[in-house]
Amino acid sequence: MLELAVLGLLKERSMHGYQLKKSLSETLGPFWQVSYGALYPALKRLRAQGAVEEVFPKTKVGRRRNVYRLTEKGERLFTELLSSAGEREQDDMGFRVRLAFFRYLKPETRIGVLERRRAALYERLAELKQRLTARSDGYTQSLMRHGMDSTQRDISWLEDLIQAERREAKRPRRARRTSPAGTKEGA
Amino acid sequence: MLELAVLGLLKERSMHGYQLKKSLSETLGPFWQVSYGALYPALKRLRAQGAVEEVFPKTKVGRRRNVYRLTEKGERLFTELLSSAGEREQDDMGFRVRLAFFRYLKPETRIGVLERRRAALYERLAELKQRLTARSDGYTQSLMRHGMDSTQRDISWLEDLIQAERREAKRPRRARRTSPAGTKEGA
DNA sequence: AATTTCATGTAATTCGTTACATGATTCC
DNA sequence: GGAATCATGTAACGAATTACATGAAATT
Repeated sequence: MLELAVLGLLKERSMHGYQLKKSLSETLGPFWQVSYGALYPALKRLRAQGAVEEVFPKTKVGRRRNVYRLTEKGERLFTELLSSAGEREQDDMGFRVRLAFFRYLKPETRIGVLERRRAALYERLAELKQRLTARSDGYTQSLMRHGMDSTQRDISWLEDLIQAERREAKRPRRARRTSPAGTKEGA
Repeated sequence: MLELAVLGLLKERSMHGYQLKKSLSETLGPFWQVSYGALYPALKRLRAQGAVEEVFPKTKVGRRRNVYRLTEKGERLFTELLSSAGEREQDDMGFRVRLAFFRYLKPETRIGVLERRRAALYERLAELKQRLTARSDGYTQSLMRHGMDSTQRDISWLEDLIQAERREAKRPRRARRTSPAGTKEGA
C-alpha cells in the first residue's frame, strides 16, 4: 500500500523522502498518515527491487537530499499494484489510495476496479443486514444501521463514478481533460 | 483493541477461544474479522496478566475446550480500555468496538467518549475541506467530497447518540431498559 | 470409514509505530 | 549564535496475517 502510494507520487515527479511524506498527507489527507519509520525503509526496499533509483543533482546545492525517480520497472509495478492490489477489495484505505492514482489507469481497468469494489460493499451490506436482525443491544443495532446507511451511500457514490467512467469511455476521446495534473510546482 | 473485545464478550458469559471468534464476528459483523493467530496469543496474554482465568468443567464432556472467565482484575481493565482506549479517537474501528460494549459504561462516561469522538470527526472534516481546495485531480476531489459527506453524516449520527444519552441521563432511572443483554443462551 | 467441523496452538513473515540519534541549513 | 525546520536514518517493539501442525468428536 505504502509502496503503491510512493510509486504513484514519484510518477508525477521525482522527490526525496521528506517531500514524499508531505505530498502523501496532502494527497490522502486525514485518511492516512505515514511515519518516517515506514517511509524510509519502503524507499530502501523499492530501490533494492529496482523500482526507483536515486537522482544525482548536477549542482550540489543546499541540504543533503536523496531524490528518487521512478524506473521502467517501477512503472510496471505501480500499474500492477494499482489495478489489482491483491484483490483485497474490502480494504477501505486501500481503495482510497488506489482512487487517488486512478487517472494513471486505463479507463477499462478503472471500471473493473470500481465494480469489484462495489461488489465488496454489497457483500458488506448483506452482512450488516444479518447482524441487524441478530440479537444485540441498542448500541450495536445503531452501529449496524448506521453502517448500512454509510455502505449504501458508498455504493451510490461508486455508481456515480462508474457512470461517469462509462460516459467517458463512450465519448470520442480527444485531449483527455481529467485533471490539471502535476505540471504545477516544478522541482 | 482485541483485548477489549475479548474482555467485553467474556463479561457477558464465559467462553472458549473458538466460540469467542464466532461471537466476535457476530458482534462486530464485517467491521472486524480476527484470526486465531491473533486471538489465542491474546487470550494467553490476558491470562498472564490475570485478567481472565480458566474455568474447569466439573464433568469432562465432549471436546477439549479451554473456557475462560473474566476476573475482577479483568473487569477493571475492561472498563479502563473502554472509556479511554488510549485516546486514539481517530481510530474508526476502535470507536466501533467501544460502542459495541457501550452498555457497560456509566452514562456520564458515555457522553464524554461520544463527544471526544465527535471532536475528532470535526477535525477530520476541517482537514478534508483543506484538501478539497488544494490542487488535485477529479478523483481525489471526489474522494475528499465524499469523505466530507460521510464524516458529516457520522457527526450527525453521533449527535443523535449524544442526545439520546442526555435524555437517558435526565430521566429518573428506574429499571434500566437499554437492551435485553446477555441472559439468553445460558452456558 | 471418511469427511467435516470443532478446537487449539505455533512459526514465519509482514507491516507498521514510537522513540531515538544525528546533523546540516535556514531564519531570526 | 540559537532556534526552528529540513532531512535521513535505525532500533525496539507491537500487533496482526498466513500457513502450518495437530488431533478429537461429530456427521454422513
